[in-house]
Amino acid sequence: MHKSTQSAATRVLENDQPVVRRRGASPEKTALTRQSIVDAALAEFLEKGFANTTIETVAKRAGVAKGLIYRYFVAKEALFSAVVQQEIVNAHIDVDDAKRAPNESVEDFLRRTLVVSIYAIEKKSRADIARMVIAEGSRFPAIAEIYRRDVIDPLLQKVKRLATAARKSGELENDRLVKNPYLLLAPIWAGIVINKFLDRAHPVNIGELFEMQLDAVFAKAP
Amino acid sequence: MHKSTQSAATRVLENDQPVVRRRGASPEKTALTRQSIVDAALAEFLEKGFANTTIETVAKRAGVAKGLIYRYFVAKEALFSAVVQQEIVNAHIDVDDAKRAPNESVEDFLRRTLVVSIYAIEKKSRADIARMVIAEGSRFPAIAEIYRRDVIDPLLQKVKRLATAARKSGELENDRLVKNPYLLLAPIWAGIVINKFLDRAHPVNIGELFEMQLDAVFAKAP
Amino acid sequence: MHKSTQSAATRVLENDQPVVRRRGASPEKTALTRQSIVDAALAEFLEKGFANTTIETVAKRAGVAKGLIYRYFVAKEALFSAVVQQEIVNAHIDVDDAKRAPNESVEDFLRRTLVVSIYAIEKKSRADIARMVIAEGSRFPAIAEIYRRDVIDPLLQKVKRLATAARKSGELENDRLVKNPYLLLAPIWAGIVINKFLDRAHPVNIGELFEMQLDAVFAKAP
Amino acid sequence: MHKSTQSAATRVLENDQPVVRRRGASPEKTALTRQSIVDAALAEFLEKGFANTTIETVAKRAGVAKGLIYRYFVAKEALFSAVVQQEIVNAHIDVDDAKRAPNESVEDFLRRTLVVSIYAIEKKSRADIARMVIAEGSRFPAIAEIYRRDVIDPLLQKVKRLATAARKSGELENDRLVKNPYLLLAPIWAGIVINKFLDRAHPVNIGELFEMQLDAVFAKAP
DNA sequence: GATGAATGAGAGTTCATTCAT
DNA sequence: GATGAATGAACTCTCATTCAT
Repeated sequence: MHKSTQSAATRVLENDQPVVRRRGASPEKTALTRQSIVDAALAEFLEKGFANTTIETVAKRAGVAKGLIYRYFVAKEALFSAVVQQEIVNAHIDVDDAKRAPNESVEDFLRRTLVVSIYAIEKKSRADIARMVIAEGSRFPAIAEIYRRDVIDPLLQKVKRLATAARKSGELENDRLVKNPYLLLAPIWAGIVINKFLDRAHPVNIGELFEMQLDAVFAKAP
Repeated sequence: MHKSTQSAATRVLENDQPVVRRRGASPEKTALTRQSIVDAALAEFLEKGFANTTIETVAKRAGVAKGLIYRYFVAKEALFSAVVQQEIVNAHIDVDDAKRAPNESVEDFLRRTLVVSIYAIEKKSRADIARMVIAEGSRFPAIAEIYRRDVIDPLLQKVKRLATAARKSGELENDRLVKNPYLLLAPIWAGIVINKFLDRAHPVNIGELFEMQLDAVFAKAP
Repeated sequence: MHKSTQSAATRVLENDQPVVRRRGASPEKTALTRQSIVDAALAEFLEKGFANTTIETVAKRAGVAKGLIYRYFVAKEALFSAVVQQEIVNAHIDVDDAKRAPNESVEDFLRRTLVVSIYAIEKKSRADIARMVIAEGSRFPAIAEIYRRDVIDPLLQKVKRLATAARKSGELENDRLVKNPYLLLAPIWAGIVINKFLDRAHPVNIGELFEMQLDAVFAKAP
Repeated sequence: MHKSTQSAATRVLENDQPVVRRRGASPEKTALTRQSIVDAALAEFLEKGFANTTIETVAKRAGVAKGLIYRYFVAKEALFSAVVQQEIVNAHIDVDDAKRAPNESVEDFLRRTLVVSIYAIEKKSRADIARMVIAEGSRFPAIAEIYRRDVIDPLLQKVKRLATAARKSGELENDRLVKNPYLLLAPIWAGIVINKFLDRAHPVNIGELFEMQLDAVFAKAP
């Protein structure tokens, strides 16, 4: 029942200057207000899901009048989409083959980049966004689509490219990962689901699980 | 105006005996009515999710009056819980070590049982129930808990036992699976999430993915 | 500011039996409730027009909960349409040539029927309905259309037929009325407009005006 | 996103001088701005009626900020009244007995003046203003009153004066028109109502109808 | 004067739940 | 047990009006 911890009316800017919102125009203020709304909405949507979030609560949390939200977003759906789309950028998991060092093995490269990313995945946003997309995706196909396009597909492509390289260099002894890059990534989605929906009390360590997967997939002959 | 194709008043039981509901009490009729409601509710919840399902629609689909639902379930939440709990039993995936043949390897046993189960996982209910639990789980912790207790935990235990046996017999060269049975099961959850929420247009073949996982986890030295 | 003079909860039936509405089904009660709503809505719409009438006020006036109105009418528009359509039947002005006595002149027939009708036109509903159709017609084309089809057109046709007969019998000395039956009816619309919209303080006597029109149109050579 | 085709900032006056609105006060600019608002409001009110017109749309159409409208008009109602009152002057229908030629009959004079006016009545504003007054008059008694005072009454008086003259000269054979000048004018209101509200698809030719009325009222003995 | 972001009081509509029959 | 009319709280969305800039 704890409500609005920090209202937009006294938001703190990056320079730590508290800013009191007043009437009257000003581009910065507009941006600020919009951000207050999106922040508040993100928090509410994460806490309660789409259907159980009310515009009134979002407004209160943002320190803003109910009607104002409709100046920025035509409808609750639009607000939701905007929130998720804005956050999706934070969900990127980066493993660009181009950044691999000349003599570095694919496995080493993945350990150096992806594993690190994944250990950090539950530090706030990334997993939460995934959770939100998963929970509301079937009622917001557009959002699921964006998530797929901006997060999943790029990751799949990169894994595929790395797998191809590893196969060529002999690092991989079979084509499994080239054919189905999800093989490597499955523990990520599985982990998110387990931890966020199914067994919050006994969470899986996603990073650890992923390393095991890496071990198994890149299993060297002894 | 009547939408329901099959009203509770003339439901057909499994033994193909059409049953006409009559006035007056009777234990069988009560059970029958209850079942109509649960069936209808399950269908609605699967189609539209909890928030977007109305009691009125459920009643109509069950061929029953709105008020009657409240004789069986105190509230919409209770109906939802009851529905999911009842269905969770169908979500069982069975791989009991006891059924393994004397000389059968664990890997062979898993291929014979689990893989088959998993190929069938998307044939109706199982994956759908998982989807429902995932989608509404954070708002119905009790349900998530039941799912964990009745579906996930038993499966984890069985995999653990099998892994232990495989380790002992030398079939497995390391302790990974013993320590973290999710390693084997990750593709199942990942697959459900991908197929049901994130990329319905390009579904993963969960069975295939799972077989690859089995290959990787039980990788034999060449 | 005078509100709800007679609530539906204590409506008086034709047999003067006050009826208290209670929960629970019953066809008569349903019809009664529906009528309460329509009556209340008619009154409100007449008093304030469509846009300024609120569902809440209608409900209060009908002695009914706001939400109940939506069981009977999908939307405010539907309520309005239903109200007007129901009332339009009362707007009929009957002058059927078939009822003219064998030797009766058209003019005498009109004096005997139409003039009487018109003197009564402002006794409650007829003129009020016309006023409502006029005031809201441009935003509810469907209603204007119904009014035209059910009230105006039939009247025009009947006048035309009578005019034709009068022309044939020599009662009319020219084709004006045959060609344009509105010539006879103009004072009706004009009168309604004047009295209801433009000059409520000094109303025209529509019946008298109409008689003069009859005199002028059927002017006998002296 | 800008809808307005011609913003107030560059309005073209009647003398075809484009005028650029600048910062700072100036009587002409004020008048100009006011006019932009009134023009825009008139158009909007005509298109959508009072209730469905928003200040925001008017502002946009006038090329002016929403708040500025409140510098000129205290409230939406005031704007509406001002608009209609200003336009009412255009609704005048002129037939001044003083302009009648010495030997000209009243009927001829009316044909020469009023009939011409009336044929022009549907060319834009006049009928539209009447329509607006009719549609909103019951909610804006002040406006209806002004319309009566400035448009209807003068016209009635002039007709009465002409009728009296015609009676005196023997041109009229009875007192009908003297007693009730609406007799002559009825087709105008009737026509407007028919054409604007009731049967837009099959409009009456108001001028023609009026001429017939003139024929009937001034019917000469053959 | 001019701007348009911000306000906030409703309005229409939905729906879980109740209860007289 | 069974019915579905009735309730009323809650929700989304609109818009006249205000006011800091």
